[in-house]
Amino acid sequence: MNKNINDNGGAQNAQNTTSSATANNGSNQADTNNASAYKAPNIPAPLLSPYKPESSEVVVIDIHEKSQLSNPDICIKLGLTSDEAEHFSIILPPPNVTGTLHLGHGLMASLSDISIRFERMRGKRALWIPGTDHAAIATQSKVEKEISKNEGKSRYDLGREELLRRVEEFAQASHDTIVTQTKRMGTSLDWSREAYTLDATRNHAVRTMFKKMYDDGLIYQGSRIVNWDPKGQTTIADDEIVYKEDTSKFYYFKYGPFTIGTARPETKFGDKYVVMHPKDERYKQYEHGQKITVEWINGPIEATIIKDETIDMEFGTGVMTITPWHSGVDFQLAEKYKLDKEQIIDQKGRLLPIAGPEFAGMKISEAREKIVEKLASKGLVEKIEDKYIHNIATAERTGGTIEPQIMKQWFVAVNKPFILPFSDIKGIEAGKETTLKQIMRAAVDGGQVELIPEHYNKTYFHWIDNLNDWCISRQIWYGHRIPVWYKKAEDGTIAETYCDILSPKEADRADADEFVQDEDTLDTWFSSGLWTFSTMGWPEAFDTKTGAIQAGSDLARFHPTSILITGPDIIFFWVARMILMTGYAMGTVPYERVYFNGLVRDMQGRKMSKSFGNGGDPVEISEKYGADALRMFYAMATAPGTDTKLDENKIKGFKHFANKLWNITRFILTMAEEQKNKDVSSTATYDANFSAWSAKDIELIAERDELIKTITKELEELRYHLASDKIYQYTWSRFADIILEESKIIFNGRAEKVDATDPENPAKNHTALPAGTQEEKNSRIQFLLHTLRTLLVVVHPFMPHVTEELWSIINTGKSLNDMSSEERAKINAADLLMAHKWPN
RNA sequence: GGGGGAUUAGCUCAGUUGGUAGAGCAACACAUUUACACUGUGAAGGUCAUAGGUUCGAGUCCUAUAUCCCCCACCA
Repeated sequence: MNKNINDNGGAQNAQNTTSSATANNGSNQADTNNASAYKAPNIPAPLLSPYKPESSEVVVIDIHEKSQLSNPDICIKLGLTSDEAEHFSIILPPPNVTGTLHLGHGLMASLSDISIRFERMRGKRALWIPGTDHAAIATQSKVEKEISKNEGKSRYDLGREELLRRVEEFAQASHDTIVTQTKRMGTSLDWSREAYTLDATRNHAVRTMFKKMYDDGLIYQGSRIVNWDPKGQTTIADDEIVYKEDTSKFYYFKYGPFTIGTARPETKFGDKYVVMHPKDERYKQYEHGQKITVEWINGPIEATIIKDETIDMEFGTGVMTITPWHSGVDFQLAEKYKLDKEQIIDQKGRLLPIAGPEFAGMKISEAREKIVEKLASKGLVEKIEDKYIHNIATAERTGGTIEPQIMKQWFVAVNKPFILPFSDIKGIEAGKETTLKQIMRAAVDGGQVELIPEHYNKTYFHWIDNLNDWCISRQIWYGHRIPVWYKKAEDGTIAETYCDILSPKEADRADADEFVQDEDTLDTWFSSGLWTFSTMGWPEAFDTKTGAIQAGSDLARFHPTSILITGPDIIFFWVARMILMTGYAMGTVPYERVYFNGLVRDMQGRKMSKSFGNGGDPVEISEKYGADALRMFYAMATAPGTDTKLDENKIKGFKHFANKLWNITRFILTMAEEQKNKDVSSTATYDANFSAWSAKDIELIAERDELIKTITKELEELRYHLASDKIYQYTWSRFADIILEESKIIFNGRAEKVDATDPENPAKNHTALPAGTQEEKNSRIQFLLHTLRTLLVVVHPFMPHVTEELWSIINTGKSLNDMSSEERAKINAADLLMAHKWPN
């Protein structure tokens, strides 16, 4: 498919550009029409019926794709931009291969495309990279669910290899759907640079990054309390937790001289520390470290008094026992006072032998009441509250109730000092000690990354300040396997831990066979964090010793990216992690501006959810009203950061707007034809060098050019809603309703009209007006032809399809939709409106 | 508990440094071999949530209050 352009155009394209882009595009029409002295207006046939987005859009999309103008290297070859030009680059937030695109994706893609097309038309080296995200847990659990439902099998029944085969099959299908959908929106993405977060290139980047962080001591393995999802059988990160309100019973038990409250009796077997506030008057006779014997579930135990200020004296009795293995807060207390930690519940949610023969092996749900019964029989139950409302932690992806566990996992240390050898980040000095947290803070604090709207700064900083080490290992199979191998000694202990980009086998180690790879995979956001540079040739194009970037590489030419348009829901998951990874890997920022769009909601204000019902498909809407209409809706309906209600009525209105442009074109071409027919000497074809403007038209030109300036400024500042609104208002209310109406009078004059029954009604009455002079007519027809072209150019980033169609019609008299595939193949890429220069 | 956002016409929302209130849709009246009914013209519709304050001047800045939404944290 790349051949077409090169075969037909090749080197010639560049030459054609200059001549055809400037003047005389309409000369063919003029020649044929001048042959007859007078005849009825002859306008291109396609204009005679309303604009049909459903048939034109797919044709334009195809032509745009074949033109390869989305590839900046092709634009350079065509002379539309150069390597000296300023770059403008965006990465598309890679959609998860868990399903299909929803309207939120459509929003991000539309706004990004408006900016990319705008900057490309301004002559910048514009690159927009597409891709998809493997979304580890989300994808695997979706496939597991289906397998369980259809075949009643678990992942362990299938085995690692077979499950991965199934997941990949599913991911491929999703990917293909997503690509089709994305293209249908008219997105000018450079598909030749498409990437996947789990492909070989990205795997190499991930391993390189892991190894580097491992060597710097920033990735470590440690036994810490983590969020264990018993349903998904994996750990998850703190920000993958969703809290849900739950009503349960709340129990008060006698614990020696104290009364303790709990909602989770099943964790209480190992509780041998009782904690209270040092200033609590009620318990002043007890001392920190004092040991007392108390009667408990399975008989008497020795309990130790701990006094700590984190205890809330107001809550319950002001006394609690702790379970360090299964609670984050308790774990921290245990660490602080070096207390024993004992596991009570296993990873499948069953009680361990420590619970005694009576309870061991029991599931949490059944054990709870039995334990309470036993305590009651011993007279240790004081009180039971029935309606205790609290939040329980659940896993975002599987819905499983989080069971905190102490486990050996891999972490990224965010507070550990290390030396960053090179840095462009303000406030982070090269060669000096810093931390990942400081890098994340400095990038935004110094203004190198601008968050739009600005109030997200506060959210961002707050998150960073409270950030703990990032747990990056997952016990699932779909994802980047941790590049660590272990060699076991004869006694079963680990004799050697090997971390490298190449496996022992790939590294040709003689003892390669003795190594076993770590079973775990990486958090999906680890690979997404590298996205801006792993898609541009890192690490090959980057010298990790000197920080030099290989000249001519994408990394040198397009990084940092210019803007990121994404939803605020992934500010921590992704936006922050990219800043962390980019700062660490290259001492720079991933992007200069982040534009957070709001959520797309339905008319009832409900969140559009892909998993439940009201998902909404951008393709469906595009087929009904046109992608142009949907894009215009997205542009116009959203101020940054505020939610958008999807209003089909409005989208319909923008379909009408596309048709309005269609009819404006038809009308102007008709007028031009009429003038030509009436007056042979008239210059009624587009003349780029026309200068005999009438006084009135000089004003109109000034007004129009002022508007273009404003729109340019709005687009530079990413105020899509203001830019689009101004174009819309000018086109419809000013240009069509006022200027075109006035033009009718200039060309033909107006007869007096009197309705005796209703003399006051302006709609029924008007006075006679004379037509303009020949000079005024000549000037006006040129003004209309010039302004029409300008409007098509300016509307193009918003509505690329209808404008490209009209561009073809005004320049060749032919609709792209009506052309044969041979004719379409002959189109010079540089002649497309998409390649046209933005007016300034 | 902490933070952020919102509150403007019947509905959905704009309103960039303070300078006489805007759009789309809906509703109303009218026009009609009209470039376009996927149309045009006109009229109507708002104490800009409430109460104070700063200012010559506040939808816009400040302080409270109310209601709604979101995010973060989470208590045994």
